Amino acid sequence: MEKAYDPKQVEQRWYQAWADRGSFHASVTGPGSPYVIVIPPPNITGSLHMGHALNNTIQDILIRWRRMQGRNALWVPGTDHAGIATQNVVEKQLLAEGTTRDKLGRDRFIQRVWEWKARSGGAIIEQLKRLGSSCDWERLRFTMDEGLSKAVREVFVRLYEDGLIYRGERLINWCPRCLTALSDIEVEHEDATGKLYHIRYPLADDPPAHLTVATTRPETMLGDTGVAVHPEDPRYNRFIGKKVRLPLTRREIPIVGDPILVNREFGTGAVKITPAHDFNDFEAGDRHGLARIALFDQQARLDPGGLRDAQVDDALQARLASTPVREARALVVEALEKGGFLARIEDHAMALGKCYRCKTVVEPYLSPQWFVKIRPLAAPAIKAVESGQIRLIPEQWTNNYLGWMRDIKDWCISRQIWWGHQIPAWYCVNCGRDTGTLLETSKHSYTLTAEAKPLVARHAPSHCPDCGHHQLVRDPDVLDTWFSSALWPFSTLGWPDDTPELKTFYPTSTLVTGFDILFFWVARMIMMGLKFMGREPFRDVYIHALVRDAEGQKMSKSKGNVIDPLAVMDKYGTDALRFTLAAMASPGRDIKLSEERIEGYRNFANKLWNAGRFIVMNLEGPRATAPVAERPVADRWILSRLHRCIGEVTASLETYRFDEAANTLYHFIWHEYCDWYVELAKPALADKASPEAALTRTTLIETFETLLRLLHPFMPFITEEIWQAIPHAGESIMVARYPTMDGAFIDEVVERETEVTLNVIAEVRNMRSVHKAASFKHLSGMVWVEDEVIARHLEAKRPLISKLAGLTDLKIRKMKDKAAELPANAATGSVVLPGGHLLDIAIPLSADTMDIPREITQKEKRLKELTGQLEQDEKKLSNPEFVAKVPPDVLKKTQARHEERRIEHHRLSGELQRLRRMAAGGSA
RNA sequence: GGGCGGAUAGCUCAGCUGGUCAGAGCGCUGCCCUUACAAGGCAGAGGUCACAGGUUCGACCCCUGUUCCGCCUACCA
Repeated sequence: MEKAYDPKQVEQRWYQAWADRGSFHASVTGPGSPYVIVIPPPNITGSLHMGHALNNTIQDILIRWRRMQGRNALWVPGTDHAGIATQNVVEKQLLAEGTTRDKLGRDRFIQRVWEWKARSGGAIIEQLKRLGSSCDWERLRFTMDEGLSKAVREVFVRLYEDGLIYRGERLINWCPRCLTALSDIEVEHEDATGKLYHIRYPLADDPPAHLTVATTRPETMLGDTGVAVHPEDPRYNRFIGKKVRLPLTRREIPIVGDPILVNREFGTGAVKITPAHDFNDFEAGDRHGLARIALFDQQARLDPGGLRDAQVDDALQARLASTPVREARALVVEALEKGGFLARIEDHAMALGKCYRCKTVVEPYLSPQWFVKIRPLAAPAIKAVESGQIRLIPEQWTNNYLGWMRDIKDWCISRQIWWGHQIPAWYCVNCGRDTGTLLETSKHSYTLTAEAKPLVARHAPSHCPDCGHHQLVRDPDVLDTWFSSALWPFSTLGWPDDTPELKTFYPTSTLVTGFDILFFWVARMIMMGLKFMGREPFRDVYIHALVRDAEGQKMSKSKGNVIDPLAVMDKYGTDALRFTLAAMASPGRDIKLSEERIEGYRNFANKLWNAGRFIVMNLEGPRATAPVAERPVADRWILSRLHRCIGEVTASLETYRFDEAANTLYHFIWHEYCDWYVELAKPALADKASPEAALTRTTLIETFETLLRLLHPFMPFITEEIWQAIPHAGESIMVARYPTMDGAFIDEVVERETEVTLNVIAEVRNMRSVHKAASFKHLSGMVWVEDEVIARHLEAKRPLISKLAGLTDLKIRKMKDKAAELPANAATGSVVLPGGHLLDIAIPLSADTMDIPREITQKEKRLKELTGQLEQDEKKLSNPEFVAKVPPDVLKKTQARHEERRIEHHRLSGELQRLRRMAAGGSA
């Protein structure tokens, strides 16, 4: 083995070996109860970022752990077609080639996307493999696969037949750059400082008088079709039923009373109503039967037709036609000011909606779209979480989820793009012409009005059921990408066909995801799973944090603070990255990732590696086994500690506490196994052929092999590499059994005893350090003990203590002889043993070696600390209420602790007196 | 506006149902190339647990309020 661990030459080799052996594959007939995870499918346009790394590390830990436990563990991988994002990527390519998708046409464009996908869409899958993800690659799925597309059509048709999908003209969020509708949650709200414009609207029958309205979007006033005041507002309610003259237009619009829309305290207390450009106004317009005048075109420019409909003053019409909204605002404000309509402008904090894909400001836009009527689907999805059938972990998210679900709005699922699942709805050209719902804009190009009658079917209908005509056109829209991801837990297992996979693996066990897609994805999977499978899609939803940079900033390319997981894996190794992410995955808290932290865990990997080297170097020689009780104390100690560790790690994994599990492993391996056990074992191994060495060798190897298995889900590569180099049973650690805690190995007596040994060693080291005597080789030590049992124990450990504390000689004596035996010049220390017994230590030093002032300082500090603690104890113990009310075991503990402290305090005071006398120049 | 979360060592964070819980890692300081490991060993310094009240025999932990910082959500135009 090399002196330092080199991940590069290890990782790829083992991943390949696992794959070749078929270890990732789960069969429907496999043994063990199924444990199933479906991957949150990454976008095919995506490249592995830290969020993916965290997400997949956690899934892999769970899957490897369950697989090792003997479960039939399946991790279904796949990718998502990401409609808008992917289309954007390919359109950009076309632009570079000097063409556009419109020039190419729909079919050829889609062909191009598939070509792009074939070339570049698999990158992220390869990156997941580098992470060590043990997915069942034979079951790789893509949301646009034939099977999954079939599922999408089936769901669409059935929801339509159940009246849960409808088509209609609504105000929707429109991205003027992507030229498509977005669902409510695809809009990101960003705080912005805008302005509040106060505009005077003259009363139609009393022109000098006016009503002043306040708005943040003055340019939309051209489309106003009413003004609202509160019906109980004495300032204005007498105007209800009258009209105002809409400035800059030739129109008069009514004043209505509306207690819902109007907030009397805000602005002027009067609101303009623009039903075609604002969601609230849309509803208010409905309530009062107001017209809707759409002013903007798809690119959010002022539409000449709209301006005409709005009867805008001719001169202004000419100036505004086809100007983008942003510029139009200035022009409208200018015109208002000129006309004397502008009362004032004030600063105003507001939220601006932006497209989550391209950050363009979205516009409420009136257009015919498809919607899912969501409430009937949400109700069971709410119940499933309320009843605990589905658990969200950490559970804080439950409220979030329920709150959103209870207030859920219909889901706009149509997108005006080409890449995606085209809606399975057709329209009869003949009927459409007759009813005027289908307008031929050019050859083979139609516009469908909101009233067009769709024919929804699983396959293209051959003729119109109403008129029998054969010329049918398909709805050009595609479905929201999340519509297909919502089916992921069952579409990937073969639904709508009745497959063995569905029978065995559905419902899945755990979903691992970030909270940012709780609504986008998780909620919708629950609704669809319950609707179409009649069962929840998963039992547990583990929601992990966001990965941020060391300053807590969200990582983004534009900020340049991205830590690239691939670069990290190159530099520090995959295992180090995985372990870092696991160790930092504290529930409910974002991960602030820093490179130093990863480096620390790279060092941990190296530590493990070198422990492995030590074992390999000590393989030679006989091995003997014996019942635990007959093994050397150090062995019994590490076995006891190991089994506690196994219990803790397993409990942590069961509760999704990856951070706890990782930290427990780190601490145990480094600070118990390596720092202590390996050191304790060394003397025992010194004489290779001795019976003690034979026993120790066995324990050394067995415990190490066990902890490798325990660690494997977190650090799959290095554990496999080392495991293969030491004695083991089986082909691969990946399919070896996960360790289970065996209480028979837990031995509290041995743990306590060993602790005494370790404390004595630590105390001697401390004494050496105080006197800077570390480099003096030939030091002897003396120990005085009160308790006979402890004395015998220490006597047995004498060679070991001497060795680890670096003493050439160690005398163990009775406490009563201490005064007579204490050398004149000696560093001193004591250890308080359980039960209040005391153990004193001295290391004879030469007078010039001793750093008496330093020892005094150190002991004074400890004395002060003790004094404070003693006071606290005494306060408690002298309080009758405390003694009366406290549980007996706590009282006993407090008393015992107090006694120990009292003894130590007494001893320390004596020592200090002696030291002070020495410092003053006298001899002891 | 509503909701959620956070504030603990220089930094990043643990601290589970109140009773050695004041901890870990990194960083820092001192001493060490001790035959697995300098990506290391040994030892050490460092905190009024945001602030103010309250409950309790006892509070980092529970309650109330305050301040600051995140995030989600919302139609105050």
